[in-house]
Amino acid sequence: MSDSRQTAKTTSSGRGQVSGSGPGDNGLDAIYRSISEAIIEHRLKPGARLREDALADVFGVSRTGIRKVLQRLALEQLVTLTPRRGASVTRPSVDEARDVFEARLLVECAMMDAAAKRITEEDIQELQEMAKQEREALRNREQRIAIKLSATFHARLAEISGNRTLAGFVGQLASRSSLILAVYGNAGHLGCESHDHDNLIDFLAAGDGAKASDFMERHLKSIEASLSIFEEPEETPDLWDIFAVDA
Amino acid sequence: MSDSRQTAKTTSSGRGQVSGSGPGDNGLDAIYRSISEAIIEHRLKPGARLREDALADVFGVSRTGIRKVLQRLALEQLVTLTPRRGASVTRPSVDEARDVFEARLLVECAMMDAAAKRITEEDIQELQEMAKQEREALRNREQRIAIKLSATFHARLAEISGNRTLAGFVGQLASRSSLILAVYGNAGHLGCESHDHDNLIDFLAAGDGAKASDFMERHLKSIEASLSIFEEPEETPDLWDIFAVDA
DNA sequence: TCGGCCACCATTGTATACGCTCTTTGTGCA
DNA sequence: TGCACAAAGAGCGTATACAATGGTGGCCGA
Repeated sequence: MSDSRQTAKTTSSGRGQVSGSGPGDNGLDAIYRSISEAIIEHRLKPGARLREDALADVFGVSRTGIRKVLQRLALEQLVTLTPRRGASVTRPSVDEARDVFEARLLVECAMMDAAAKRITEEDIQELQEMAKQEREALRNREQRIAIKLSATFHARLAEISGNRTLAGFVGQLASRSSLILAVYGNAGHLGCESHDHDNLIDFLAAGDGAKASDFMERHLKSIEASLSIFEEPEETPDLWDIFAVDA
Repeated sequence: MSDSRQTAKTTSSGRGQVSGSGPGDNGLDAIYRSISEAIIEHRLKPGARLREDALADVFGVSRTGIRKVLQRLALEQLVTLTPRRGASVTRPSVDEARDVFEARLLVECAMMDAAAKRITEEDIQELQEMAKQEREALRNREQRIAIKLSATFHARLAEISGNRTLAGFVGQLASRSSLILAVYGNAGHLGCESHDHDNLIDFLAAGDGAKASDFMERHLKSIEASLSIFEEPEETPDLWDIFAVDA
C-alpha cells in the first residue's frame, strides 16, 4: 500500500481537485452515494471492514471527509462504528430484521392511499421505467442492480405520497432491507418478485389506494417470508464441522 | 511522509489512565445531549446561530468534536447546516410541520396495539412518574421542562412497543415537534394537555390498544389544531414592526 | 507444551493550521 | 443622495499532525 504518492499531489495545485467538488459537502455527497450504493448492491458485504485510510486513498480525499461520510452512514444504520475498531458494514440482527419489516409494513402500506391520490402521469411513467429496468436486471442475472433498483423504487413511491419525512424514513428502511437480504436472503430467490411492482403501479394508476395497500402488504410479507431468519449460532464451532467432513 | 514508525515510543509507561472521557464519542455524546436538550427546551430558539468556535469554547473541546455533534443534529433535522453559513437551529416550515404530525399520527397510533400488549407493571409506573413530573412542571409554569418531558414520554411509549426502529423514529419526530411548537405554538397553550398522558396510560394498562390508539389520535390532532400554522413572512422586517411601535 | 506477559504495530480519536468564500462596511462616483 | 465596487473580516471546509488504544505476535516461565 504504499505511500500514497499521488493523493498529496492534488492539493498542490490549489483547488485543483477532482470533480469540482463544491464547497459544502458537494464532493462528500458523491462519496456518500458511492459507498451507500456499494453497500446496497452487496458489493460491500455485511461485516466488511471499512478502513478510513483506504477509503481516503480511493476517493482522493483526506480521512476527515471519509469520517464525515462514515458517520452519516452509521446514523442510517448502514455501517456500524465500533469505538476503536473502526467502521464495518452493518450485519443486521434478527431483531433488527423483524423491526425493519414491521416498520415497512406499517408505513408503506399506510402511504399507498395518499400515493394513489397524488400520483401523476409522469410519476406512473417513471415508476414503470424503473420496474422495467428491474425486470431486465433480473433477467440478466444482475441481482445486485435489481436490488438497488428495488430499493429505489420503494423510496420513490414513498416520495410520491407527498410526505417527505415519511419518505426519508422509507428510504432508510429500504436500504436496510437490502442489507437484511444480504444476510438472510436465499440465493436465487430475490426479494421482490419482478411483477409485483408492476401490479402495484397499476393499482395506483387506477387510483385504488386500498388495493394498492393490500398488495403492498402481501408484497412485503412475501419478501419477509422468503428470508431464512434464524440466527446462526456459529460462534466458533465452525471448525469442527468443517474439519470433521474433511477428515 | 507517512512512515511514522517510531514516534510511538511514549506508550512505554503505559496505560495509564485518563480518567474522564472514554475513547469513543463518550464525551461527545454528552455534548450532543446537552445541545439537543437545549433545543428541545427552547433555550435555543429556532433560527439561533450555532457557531462552531463558540460551542467549542463552551464545551472545552475543539471544533472537530463540535462538527461531529452538529452533523448528527443536522441528520435528525434539529439543526440546519447551510454550506458556508454554518449551523442554526432548524426553523420548521409549514410543510414540515404538517408532515411531522401526519407521520406521528400514523406511526404512534399504530404502535399502541403492540404497546398495550407488551406493557409491564414497571413501564406503567415509569410512565406515571413521567406524567406526574410533567403535570408539576406545568403547574410551576416551567413550560420548557414540560415540553421536554412530553417528548420523552412519547419516545418512551414507543420503546415499549418493542420495535426499536420505529421507536427511534418516534423519538426524532417528538424532538422535531418540540421545534414546531416553538415556532407555531401559542404561548399559554402548551402542546400536550396534562391529563391526556394519564388517560393514555390507563388505556394501555387496561390492555385496550384500540382505545389507546383512538385517544392518541385525538391527542395528536388536538396538539396540531392548537398550532397557528401559517407562514410568517418575516424574513428580516422584524425591525420595522418593533420600531414602528416604539415611535 | 501450554498459558501468561510484554512489546510493537495498525488504526482510530482529537486537535491544530491553512485556505477559501461569504458578508459587511466604507468610500467614491454619478 | 443613492448605488456600486472594493477591501477587510469572520467563519467554515479540508488537510495534516499527534496521541492513545486495542490487537497481534513472540518470548519466557511453569
